[in-house]
Amino acid sequence: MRGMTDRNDSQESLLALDRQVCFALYSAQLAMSKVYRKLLRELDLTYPQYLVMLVLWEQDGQTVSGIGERLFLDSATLTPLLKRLEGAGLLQRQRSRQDERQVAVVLTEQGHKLREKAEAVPESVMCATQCSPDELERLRDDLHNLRERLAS
Amino acid sequence: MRGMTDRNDSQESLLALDRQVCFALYSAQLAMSKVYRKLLRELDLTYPQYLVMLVLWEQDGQTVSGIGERLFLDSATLTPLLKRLEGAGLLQRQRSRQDERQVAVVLTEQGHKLREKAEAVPESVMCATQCSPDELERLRDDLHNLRERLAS
DNA sequence: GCATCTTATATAGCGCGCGATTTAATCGCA
DNA sequence: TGCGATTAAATCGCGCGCTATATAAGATGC
Repeated sequence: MRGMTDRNDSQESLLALDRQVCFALYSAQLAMSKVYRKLLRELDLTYPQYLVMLVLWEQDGQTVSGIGERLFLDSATLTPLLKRLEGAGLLQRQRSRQDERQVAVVLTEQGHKLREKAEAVPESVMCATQCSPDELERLRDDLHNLRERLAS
Repeated sequence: MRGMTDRNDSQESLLALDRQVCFALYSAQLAMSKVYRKLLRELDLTYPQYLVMLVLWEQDGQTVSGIGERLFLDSATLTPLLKRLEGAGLLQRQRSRQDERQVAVVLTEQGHKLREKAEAVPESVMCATQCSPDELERLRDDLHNLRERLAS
């Protein structure tokens, strides 16, 4: 009966924490956001705010739902976040003329300028992962794949 | 100059959203938690609550910080969560006799019983991922690895 | 024995993420 | 033209996850 404690029994179970992909994903994401929190403090951005800025640096003037489709977030999450970024002077929210339902999100001078500071972030993160670029690309593609399958 | 739009230029940049491992991780985690939300509605658990239950099903009677070490969460997150689980009748929080600073978290009858319902969850999730067990194990190990490196 | 340090938990406040609902603008179609 | 259906944002409420701080119990040193 050696080793037959509750703990060891449970390692065999499908419910064992360390066997769950979900927990591996969850805890890796927590760890990643901790790394970003530290790096982004210098830019006065939160991690989701940084993602929104990435979207806008790619293409300025997108609508709220356009940003949402890119990040898989809805207006309930984005509206308050965008208001905070507007409050910080990084962007402006303006109702579209053609379709008054839509709100275009446009970077300010300051918002564009922040990009320069942000350029340093990806390298710091890659360094923090202690992974090779190849490993990271593979993991990234696996995760994109997983996301797509989970969403279907 | 064909194809030289803002958007295409930015795909080359290190800041391109779709090149970020962080975003792949973030969006996969969002998608995963959506899958769990749906499945866990039947158990009246949130995703983090489910993780806490996994920890307690593995070993009952752990302290708050013991659970926290396992899940990489601290008391600021766990205390309110545990109070909600206590309110739902799944566990009890009791101060330790030996060390009055510690709080032991003990499953109730109902908390133990919920495990039976939970047994069905992992298979549903594996199905939702549309991945082979091998693929999932590899991804899980890669993520554990990443988490460890990020935390160091 | 007592002050000081450390540790375990709890609390307060903020920013997500999201389900549910609301408001307002546009579309479809008779 | 007008009216119901659809769409885009916004709002509300809740549960995390975290920083900072508080409280209280144990450990340590003199």
